[in-house]
Amino acid sequence: MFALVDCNNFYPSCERLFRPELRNRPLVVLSNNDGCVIARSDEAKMLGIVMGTPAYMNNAHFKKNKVVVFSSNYTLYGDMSDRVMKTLSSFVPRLEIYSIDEAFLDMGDMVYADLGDLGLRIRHSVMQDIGIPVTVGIAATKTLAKMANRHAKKAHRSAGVFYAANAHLLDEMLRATKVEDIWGIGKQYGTLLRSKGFDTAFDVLKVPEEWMRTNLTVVGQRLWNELKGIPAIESEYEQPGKKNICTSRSFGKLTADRTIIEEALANHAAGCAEKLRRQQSVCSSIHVFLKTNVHRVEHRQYMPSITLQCENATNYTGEIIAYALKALDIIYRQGFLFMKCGVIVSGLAADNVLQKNLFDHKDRSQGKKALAALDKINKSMGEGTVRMAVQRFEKRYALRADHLSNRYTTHIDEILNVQL
DNA sequence: TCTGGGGTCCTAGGACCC
DNA sequence: TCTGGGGTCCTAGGACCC
Repeated sequence: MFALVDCNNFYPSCERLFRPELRNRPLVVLSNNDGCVIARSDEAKMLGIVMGTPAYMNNAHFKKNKVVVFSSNYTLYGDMSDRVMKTLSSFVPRLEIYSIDEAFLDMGDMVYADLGDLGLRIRHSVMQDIGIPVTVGIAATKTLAKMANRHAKKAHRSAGVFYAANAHLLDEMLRATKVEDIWGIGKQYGTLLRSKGFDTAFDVLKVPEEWMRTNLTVVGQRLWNELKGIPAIESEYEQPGKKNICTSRSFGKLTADRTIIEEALANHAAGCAEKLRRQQSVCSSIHVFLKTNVHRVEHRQYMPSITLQCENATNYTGEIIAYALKALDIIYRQGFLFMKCGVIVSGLAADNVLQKNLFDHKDRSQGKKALAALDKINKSMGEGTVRMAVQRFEKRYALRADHLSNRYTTHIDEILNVQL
């Protein structure tokens, strides 16, 4: 048995925790650069505000309905997430953190008199400890637990828990779930299944296993087994190291200025290097990409990218920046308005088994100490306090974040003030 | 004016090997 | 009419997720 615990409207719930007066107001959180709507409170959903729509298209709507708008505050959400996960981990020996606001609890063979009751206790504990509302779905496999969670939100909202405890309840859930709402079925596969006349999860059970394998690859075959109640998806209980690390951002506005792109790429490269060091990895290749704005159909488009192999696997800021700038040298062209650029590092390996190039005799021990010091300062004094020269200090491609809340729980000068 | 960012897994096909 | 057979590794691209 698995339980999937999912925080309700997580980002808005985090914001409300420190602004309780916003409890019944429609509230949205925007993506980086205040670009799109990426999270909505129930009230905002009821106003018909669509997920992923550009903020500027919604401005009139926001104004008319007094929607409260927030820029995303990942420092705050990340810290609240850690707290929620800590409470959840007290319920089971094995917890799989699936995303910032979701976790699978492996119930293994544990026997509870009533798992539904356990779900209610989980909900109550998280609300009491952290103040974030959660929904719990419980079923035989992870795919079914996901579905149970969704079903709880749709059909058993006030309880906030759905436990597929018997054939009858399982049936109710499968029939109520549309194919494209199954975990692992996206737009393409959803359309394919519907074209064959399969509309709900219940119908998918009637599809031959071979057909699923042929048309939806082994992923579809596993999903089909999971729907039948046969666990087919592995769990990761230790936080696995990332296999690729990406840092990318849109520029505040479109730019053709090469020096601005250099500066941004240097910062993204430094970001990748720091994430590498944090998980004690080195990378063996570096991919750099540039993008123009596809929405500007009247502009000439150019989306180059290139992958460079490292001479030696590395996590050194200076080296990774150098590769990124070399890559830019190769792919940059004048006369295009770029919207976004990024750096992806791949071929990750643990930095203690560093595979040394035969001809690499450079002593890196000094650099290592310097970077450790840099990480320490940046961690305690804020991101970007110490940086390499090319990263520059005055941000010329600064992101917009006009509605940012405080980092209430992680920065002492931003804590909540209470007037008595 | 303004359209996010960061991941995973799978498959097909090419390079290369014996 | 005829061009071996069987592998591995790597990469690009497509599907999906939050």
